[in-house]
Amino acid sequence: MARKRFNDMPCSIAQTLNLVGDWWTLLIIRDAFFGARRFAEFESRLGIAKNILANRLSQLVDNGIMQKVDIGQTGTHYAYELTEKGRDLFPVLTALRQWGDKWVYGEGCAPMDIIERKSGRPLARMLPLGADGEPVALGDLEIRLKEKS
Amino acid sequence: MARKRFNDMPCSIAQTLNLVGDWWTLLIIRDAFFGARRFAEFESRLGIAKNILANRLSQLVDNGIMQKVDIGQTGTHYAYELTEKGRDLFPVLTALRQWGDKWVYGEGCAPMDIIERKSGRPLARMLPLGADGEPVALGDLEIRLKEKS
DNA sequence: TTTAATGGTTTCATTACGCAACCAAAGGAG
DNA sequence: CTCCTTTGGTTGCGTAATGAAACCATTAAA
Repeated sequence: MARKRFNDMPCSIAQTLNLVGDWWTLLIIRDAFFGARRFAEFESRLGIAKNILANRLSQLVDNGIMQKVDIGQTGTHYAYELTEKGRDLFPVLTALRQWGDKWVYGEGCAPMDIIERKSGRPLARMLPLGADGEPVALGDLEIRLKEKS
Repeated sequence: MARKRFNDMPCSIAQTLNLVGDWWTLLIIRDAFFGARRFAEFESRLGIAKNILANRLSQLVDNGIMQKVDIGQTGTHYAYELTEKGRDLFPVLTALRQWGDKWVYGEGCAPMDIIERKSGRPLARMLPLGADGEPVALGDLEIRLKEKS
């Protein structure tokens, strides 16, 4: 049987994972944020097989998360770059990174820091904030399902 | 060949995906946030195969993200619940959900809202903030790798 | 004219996923 | 005590996804 996809689940988390939840996909997007543009660049940075990379990139292009730009004169050189939709995944990557910083490496032991040039300091820990700008407690949340019209 | 895991990559994103990046894993955690506790509960909510669910749950327990609590008298009823390490994934799920709200369903069309009871309003959009509490521009970020000692 | 670089595709082996069937321990019904 | 149900799995088996290596087509450089 085919791997079950999450298309039919009425949930934004499932839908997002359906688009970027495949093995390798978020790491490709990460490297795009870190400056990778060319097929060979993703390949060598990630150590991913070429067929898998080609498949993931074309999926990402199909889904509007990256675009394939012809940067040669005649179609031998391409750049893959994030669209606005793709750049908008930065909070997702930041949340994943901050969790790993804390729970895999431990505070202060992370292998890389992301520094805001303006202040010279790392990004603040990303937390879900309420209307008053304060972090919310899990117990103070209520899930409200929309009725389908 | 076996699926390549991301163990050896010195990157918090890769390490986090190594723990929760498997197909189904983040949806199991999502349902734990939404109140699921029992094996059969996860099974019916997700429509996941029992062997896969058993495998993912034991992985999550092994990694300290969930814990298996005996709630029967003699070991026939168990509850799976998030540890602090697991609850700390809430920002990751929130970021995924907010991206899907915007880019899959479109603003205002998401199938569910998460409301802060205190204010009666949805959570604020989660964005990486700089030291001054303002959202940072991607161009103002600098990646600083730590040298290994 | 040959060689190298880019960006793939193809082939094949191995693993992971999905379904259904089976199972073991405990509790309740009769 | 015996049968049946519930819970929480495990086992087999077929199919899809992944990974490594080989191959390929186009363009450009030597």
